[in-house]
Amino acid sequence: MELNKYQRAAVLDESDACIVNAKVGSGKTTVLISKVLYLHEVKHISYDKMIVLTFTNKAADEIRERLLAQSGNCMFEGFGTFHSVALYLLREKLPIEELGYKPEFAVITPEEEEELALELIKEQKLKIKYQNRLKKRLEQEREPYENGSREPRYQDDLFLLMRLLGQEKLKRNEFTFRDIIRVTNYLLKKELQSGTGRLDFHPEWLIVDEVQDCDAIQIEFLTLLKQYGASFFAVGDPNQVIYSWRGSSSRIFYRLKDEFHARELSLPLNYRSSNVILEAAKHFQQNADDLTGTREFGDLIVVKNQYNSFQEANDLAVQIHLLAKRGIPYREIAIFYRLQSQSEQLEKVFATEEIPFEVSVKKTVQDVPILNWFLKKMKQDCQNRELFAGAPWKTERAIEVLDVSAQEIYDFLNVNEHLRQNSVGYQDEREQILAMLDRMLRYAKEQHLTLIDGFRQFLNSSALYGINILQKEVDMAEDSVKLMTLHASKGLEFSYVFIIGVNYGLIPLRTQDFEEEDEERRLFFVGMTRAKDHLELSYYTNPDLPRVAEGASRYIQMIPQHLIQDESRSDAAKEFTTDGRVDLQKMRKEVEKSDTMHTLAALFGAANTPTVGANADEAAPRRVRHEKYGVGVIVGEDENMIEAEFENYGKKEFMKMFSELEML
DNA sequence: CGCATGTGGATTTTT
DNA sequence: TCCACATGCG
Repeated sequence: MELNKYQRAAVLDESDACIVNAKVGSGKTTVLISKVLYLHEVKHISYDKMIVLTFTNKAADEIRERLLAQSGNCMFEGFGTFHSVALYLLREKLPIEELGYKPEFAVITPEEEEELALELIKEQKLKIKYQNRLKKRLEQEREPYENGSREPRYQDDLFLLMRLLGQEKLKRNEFTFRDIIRVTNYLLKKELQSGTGRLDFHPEWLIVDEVQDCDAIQIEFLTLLKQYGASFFAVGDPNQVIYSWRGSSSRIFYRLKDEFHARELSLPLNYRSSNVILEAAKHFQQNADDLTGTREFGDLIVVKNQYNSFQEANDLAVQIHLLAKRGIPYREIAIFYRLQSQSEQLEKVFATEEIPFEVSVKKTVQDVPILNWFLKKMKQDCQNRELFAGAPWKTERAIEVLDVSAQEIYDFLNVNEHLRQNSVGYQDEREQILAMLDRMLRYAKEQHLTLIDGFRQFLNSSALYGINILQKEVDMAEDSVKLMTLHASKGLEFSYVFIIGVNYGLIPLRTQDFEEEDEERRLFFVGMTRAKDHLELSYYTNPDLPRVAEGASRYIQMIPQHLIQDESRSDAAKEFTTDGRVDLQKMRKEVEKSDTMHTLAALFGAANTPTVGANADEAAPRRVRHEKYGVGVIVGEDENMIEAEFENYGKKEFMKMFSELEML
């Protein structure tokens, strides 16, 4: 992609604080990366004077990968999620001993904190209401407690519990996710006020992704970092706030702009969706402003009425078979819904229909009981510095113990003693623990740490990351249909998007107040704008979920009629329907024996197929050489950027001003 | 303790 | 709307 004038303005902006209102699909990440490169290459800001903050690990990984592709290895002062950067400051920069913490602290998950709280309740005989929702109460009432509220929501000992919990965590040398940032803020503030300047910490640039998702303490963190002398550059979209139920707010974007006296720039050009989709989506924006399409008009949005979720799943199966026949890769098809439970019906039908699919459900190590137990045990054990004293291997330095195996550590720690060796699952459990130990060992080696420090750091960062050792993440490159909630769809794009269950009670969900209703609208906006070429919305006449009203949601009425192609049932399905059931066998046979394209044209009308890899430039290719990627061919160019394709690395973009390419 | 009555939450999920 | 839990009364 090449930088347009808005993107360029953001990259070249000179203000001390700048906040970029990046609309959906406007190249937000490209701008962020270009900004980092620009600061480094042109403004000669050293990477170790920059802090790059993201909200999720996924975003951090994507940015890291793209940066690496353009600039090789760069060492930032801080890079990653808010939590991992704060963790780094606690570990390397801040005097946590002054508060009574020890350097070998551990990070605990909300589940572990809840467990600790339950122990305290029992021990101290506290009266706590709604103990079945304790985790949620601890999360939701923490902020009022910290801000000095007198009384908890219900008349009980919750605030006393929080105080005791605080003492206990300090005693045990443990941090919750929230504590990581709160304690960091506290110490940063204290150092600033003391004015001693003894902290070895002088960030010059603070670069923030998805800034609209910050909660109150994350904003405080940013404010403090800025007070250490950093200039501020943030990108975000107030129309994509879909996590306000846990602390962010659609106003945060503008609040930050005010507080930092930041210059607001806008990236209005959407490169992703057809104009039909974009026009429709605009009606769900909070502040109808300058979101502008760059593509053709495109296919009308299909609105379809289904009897219930079973019929819908069958109809989708038919459509997907047809799309596959037409050569559309499965990976370009996605189905979004409001509730996790809605995937069940689809999974059943797709499995029998042999449609390759992946369901995006977040599973962590906590879903594997044995690993959950083992990691918790290791977290406790690793607080003891002498854990590996008397070990048979010669030295503790991991870099020198390449010959220490996971098995040796397993034996030394006597893990077998804790397992039921006669149980059916024993072999499996042993192997899982060995695999985990192996991974921890590798981590210690890579980080050049001693065994115990390596293990401890691995455990802390894995509390933040989750560990995806056993079940692979949903792989976007995998050629399968993706099923996910509207929330999970944020940041992704597909050629064909089906949003199902557009009934009142699901989309939008029944809400308490206007704020929540606004969020439902933003959520639908996020879902629609994932679609590049084709968007289909369906609703039930006879919904099988409780609290869901029959008939089209008013969100469907909010879309202008001229953008909609209304179909009571798809023609495709109708032709092969007998007694209300779709005969998929018959349909498949028909499609196979007939001239595919002809049949499909009849069924779908002359839909436009997305062009894949069509290269406009047929002239003799210009060749370039790059230090790392070797010889490649120029495939795109404007006054600032140049795009080249390399045999083993694919397409890469470069800023011309850095002249990394040698023309051949 | 059993029963009637009252209240509030359900869903999405990153670190 | 329905369900689980809290509270109050006999």
